[in-house]
Amino acid sequence: MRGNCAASAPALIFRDMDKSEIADIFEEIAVLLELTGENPFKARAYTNAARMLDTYEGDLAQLVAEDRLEELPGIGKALHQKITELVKTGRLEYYEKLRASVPEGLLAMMDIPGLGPKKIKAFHEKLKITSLAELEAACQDHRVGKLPGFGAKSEEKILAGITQSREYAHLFRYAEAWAEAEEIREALRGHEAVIQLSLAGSLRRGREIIKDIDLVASSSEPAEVMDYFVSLPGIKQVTNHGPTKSSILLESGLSVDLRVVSDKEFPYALHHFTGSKEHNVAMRQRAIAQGKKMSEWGLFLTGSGKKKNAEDDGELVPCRTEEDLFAALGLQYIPPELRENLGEIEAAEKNEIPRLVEWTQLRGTFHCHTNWSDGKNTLSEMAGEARELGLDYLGIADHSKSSFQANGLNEDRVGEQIELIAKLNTQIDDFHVFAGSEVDILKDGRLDFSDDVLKRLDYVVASVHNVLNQEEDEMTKRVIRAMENEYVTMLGHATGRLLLQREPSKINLGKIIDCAARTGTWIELNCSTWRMDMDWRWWHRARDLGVKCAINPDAHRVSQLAMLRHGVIMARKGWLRREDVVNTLSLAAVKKALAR
DNA sequence: GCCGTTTTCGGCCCGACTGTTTTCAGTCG
Repeated sequence: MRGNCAASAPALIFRDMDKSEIADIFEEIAVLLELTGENPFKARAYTNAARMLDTYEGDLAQLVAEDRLEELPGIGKALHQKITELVKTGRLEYYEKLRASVPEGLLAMMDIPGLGPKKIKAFHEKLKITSLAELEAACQDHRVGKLPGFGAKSEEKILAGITQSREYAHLFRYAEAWAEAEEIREALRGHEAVIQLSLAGSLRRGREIIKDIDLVASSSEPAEVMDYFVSLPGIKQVTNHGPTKSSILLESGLSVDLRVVSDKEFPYALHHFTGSKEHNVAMRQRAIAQGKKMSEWGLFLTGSGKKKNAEDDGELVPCRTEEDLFAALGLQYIPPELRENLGEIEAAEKNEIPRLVEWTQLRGTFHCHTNWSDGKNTLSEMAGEARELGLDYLGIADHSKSSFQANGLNEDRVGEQIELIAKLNTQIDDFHVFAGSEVDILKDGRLDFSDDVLKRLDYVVASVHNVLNQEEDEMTKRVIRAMENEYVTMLGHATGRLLLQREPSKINLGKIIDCAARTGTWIELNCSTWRMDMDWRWWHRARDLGVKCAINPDAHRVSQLAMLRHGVIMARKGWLRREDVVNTLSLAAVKKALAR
């Protein structure tokens, strides 16, 4: 999660310091300690404390007040003192001094793949490098390659990494952007001059990766709304402040555009600023073909359809909503998630926009972790939270033994966990926990457990976690071999993540989908580890072949279960319908589907 | 810097991969 954050470090002075802010500071201290060559275990102590604070559900301020911080795991005398200072004063002298002692550019280097504290330290000490630009120059004139332990390939990789990091520096994941947008919407909704207000742009369309937040509002007093908007808290910079359009840059690095129009213009503006560009082009062409003209200001009857100037606009086709606008062009309503000009206009013309899956249709989830492997919560905590969310069932799929780093379960512990889940199920009658496992797909496509172990489980998620550098052909064969195992229920997220990585895809998804259709394997639509935009047309193919997909949060803590909502958006972008998504099955239907 | 004791200090996740070396250090998951 650090990712982009390292470059834009938090301000040194905080008010109302909360747990996650303290966790962020501890995370950064850990990196800084590594960069200064401190004992790595000291750095790890800060990382561990940060993770603990992130998941701690209690009242931190109260613990501080009662001097009971050391009851928390991973908090000793030193961290007790530091947390207390942060909570009481909103700042930490130790952190400020540490930060001042390390050039900011070194932190930014941590985001370059293949660079860690040791190498960065070497650049700094031996080449006096303090920024990405200096590092780039040093690679170009081969000073880096002359350092012991580095060579021509290192220089190439670093240069590629720098280019990439520049390209992606201002991209945010959907969930991050959405949370920021919610706060601003909340604030704007409270303003009396705002009549209608909506998200627009890529965020409204549910893209995985967001560049900025677009908002559209209607008002008869646009200037008032603008003044209010640019005075909201949390703004780093006002980059634009006009009477109907303003832009702000948030502390997080996200920029937000707000456009205010008259209430009459709202549906046209909303459609226009929702995009995508490709969808809009196709819509305008359609309007022209019908003798109309479409823009952000309205849909007009032009007669010839060739007039370009605003003064030449003909009569406005009145629309109160986006639904009216689509209808005026002879189209069924197209949900924002589908507006990519990937066939949605043709489908809407024939009234064939599928009925997409809704959050309220989800009955349960598979693939969640517990503290048996690398999850943060207990089995019963996870089950409790899933129940709170209104689900009927929860699938537990902790890691298998080969995932050492994740404390994967061996055969004995799997057996113990199956028994524990069976016991838990006897204690609750309106909710069910399925005993599964996220089993590693080994390098050659064999699975981490023998069939004797696999068949004792309710279901099996097969995932690739290591040896990610195989050629496309080899990786595809490896995954297909795993999917052909009769006990494998679904293909897990790590494979999905491969597809989302910045590097070119190393798996033939067409073959994987064909295999899923042939073997009846479900494919997991991952919603917690998005990296880059996915080509959703693959999911059209999956749907056409009758492949079932699973919306799984891959939750490692109770708070991540809500990620299921984002999974619904992903499913919508793939045009998946209720019947395509296994999570919409009732408990009885799941039991039937998993019966062997 | 924390923890668990063996109350004073050693251990703290571990294996694969990469690019460099020719046996290994650093990074990653």
